[in-house]
Amino acid sequence: MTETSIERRSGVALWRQIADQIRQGIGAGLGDETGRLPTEVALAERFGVNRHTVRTAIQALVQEGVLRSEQGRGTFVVRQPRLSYPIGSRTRFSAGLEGQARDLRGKLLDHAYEDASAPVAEALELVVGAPVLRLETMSEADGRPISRARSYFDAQRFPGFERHFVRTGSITMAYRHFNVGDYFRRSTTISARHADSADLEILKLSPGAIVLVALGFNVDQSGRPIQFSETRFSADRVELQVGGAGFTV
Amino acid sequence: MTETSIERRSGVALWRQIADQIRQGIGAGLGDETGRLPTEVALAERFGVNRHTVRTAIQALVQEGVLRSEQGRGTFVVRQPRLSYPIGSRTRFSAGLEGQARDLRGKLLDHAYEDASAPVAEALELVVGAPVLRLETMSEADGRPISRARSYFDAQRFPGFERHFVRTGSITMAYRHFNVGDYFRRSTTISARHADSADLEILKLSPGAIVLVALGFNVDQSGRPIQFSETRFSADRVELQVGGAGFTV
DNA sequence: TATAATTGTCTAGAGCAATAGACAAATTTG
DNA sequence: CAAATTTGTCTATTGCTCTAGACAATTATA
Repeated sequence: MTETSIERRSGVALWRQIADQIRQGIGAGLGDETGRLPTEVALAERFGVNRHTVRTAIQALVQEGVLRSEQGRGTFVVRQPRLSYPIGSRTRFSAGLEGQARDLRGKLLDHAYEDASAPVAEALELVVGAPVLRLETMSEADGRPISRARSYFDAQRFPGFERHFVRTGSITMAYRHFNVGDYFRRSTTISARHADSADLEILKLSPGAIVLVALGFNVDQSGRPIQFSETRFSADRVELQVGGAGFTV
Repeated sequence: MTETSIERRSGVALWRQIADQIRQGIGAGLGDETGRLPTEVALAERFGVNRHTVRTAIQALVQEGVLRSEQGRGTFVVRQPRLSYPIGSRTRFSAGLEGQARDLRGKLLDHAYEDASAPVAEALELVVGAPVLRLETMSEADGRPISRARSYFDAQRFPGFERHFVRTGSITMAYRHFNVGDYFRRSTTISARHADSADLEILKLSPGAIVLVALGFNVDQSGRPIQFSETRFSADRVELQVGGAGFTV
C-alpha cells in the first residue's frame, strides 16, 4: 500500500528514515512468516545506501526491542502487535484494552495542586486561578509503556483524589468515592507530533518517534465537566479506534 | 502545556527539530498577537543552539510558506490555523470543514478497477478477487492540501462511480445516483506515521512531516458496507475531533 | 567437512550539520 | 539624525553521517 523511499539532505539522517520504514513495514508483513528480515546487503540495495547505514538503523531498532539480530543467521522481528484503543462516549483505559494484554497497569508519576490556567479553567468551567489537581500518569501493557497522561480535576470537588487513584490504580474507582458512579467522554481531539524528551524517557521511545495526542474532556451524568486530560500514545504501539467492533458510539 | 527541548545525536538534525517545534508552537500561540516570532538570538538561546542553526530552521519554514522574514523587522507567522476535522457517525468532508475555510475542494487523482485484496474484500463483505473501484483523491482548503485518500467501492453495485464523483466533486452526491440517500461511518481507526514520498509530494510536506492515518469504514442505511478508505491528513494542518462541539456522536 | 551466507568489527575518507565570530543591510527607536 | 535592534552574508573549524573496503565470527548448506 505504501511505496518506500528515502530523502537525502532532508535534515533526517538516512539511518533514521530507514529505521522508521522498517518499523512501519513490520506490521505490513516485511519479513517472511518466520519473522526473518531481508539481509543487510539486500536492504542496503533496496534503499540505495551503504550496508553500514542499514546496520545503524537495525541497531537502533534492536535497542528499541523491535528487532533481534543473530550472527550468521539473520535479523528477526520481535513480535509486538499494535494495541487498539477504543475512543467513544465511555472511554476507559482498562476496559478498552482488556483481552489485548495480560497485564495492564497505571502508575502515578507525579501530582500537584495548582491554580487553573485559562484553557484548563475553561474546560472545567472554573474561574481562572481556581485550585485544580494535576495528575501525571502513565500506563503499561505487559511491561510495555503505552501512554502517558496529564489530567486536571476540580480540587474543591475532588479533594485527595490522587490518594484514591493510587490505592485503586483506577480513575473510575477513584470517582466512586466522590459519588460519581458513571461518567462520559464528551469529546476527544486527536493530533500527532514528534515525541519530546519527556515522552522519550517515560514511554521509552527513540528520538524521532511519533506520539498520538488525545485531548479528552469528561463529564459526569449531569453533564458537568469533571476531567480534562492530554494523553500521549506511542504511535508505534497503539492505534485509536473510533466506533465499530461492537462498541457503542 | 508542552515544554520544548531538542535531542542531539538522534539522527534528526537540530534545525529540523527546531523547525518542527516552531511549526507546532504556532498554533499554541508562539509569536505575539502581531504574529511576530522571538528574534533569532532569543530562539537560539531558548533552544540552546547557535543562531545559524535557528536560521536554517526558519529558512525551511519560509520555504514551506509558514513564516516570512523581513530584514531589520523580524520574522512573522503567515496565519494558517489548524483545521478541526470532525469524526463521527456522519463524517462528511465538506460539511465537517464548513466555516473553517472559504474554498473547499476535492480532486480525483487517479482511479482503477481492480480485484479485491483480502483486507478490502473483508471490509466490503465481498469475496477476494471481486471487482472493486479504487479512487485516489486529495482535498484542499483555501489552496492548502489537507488530506489524501484511497477509497474502495464495490464495482458491481456502483458502476461508473468515479464519473459521478468527478462531476459533482462530492462522494455524498455521487452516492445519490445509486439511491444511497444517507450513509454512516461505522468505525474509524486512527494512527500516525511519518509521511512517505507520495505524501510529501501530494500534500506538499517537507521530509520528516507526520501524517494522521484514518482507516474509515462506511455503511448504508441498512448497514451494508459501501466504502472502505484510508485517509492521510497532514498532522500540522489538521486535528481530528471525536464528539463534542454540538456534534452528535 | 568444506563452502557459502550472514552478521560483527575495524579503519579511512568525503560531505553535511553545527559552532563561532565578524560585519553588512534594513528597520525601528530615542 | 544617531543609536540600537534585527535579519542577511561570509569564512573557518569541529564533529557527526555516510560511504568504501577488508576481514573476522557464526551459522546454515552442499
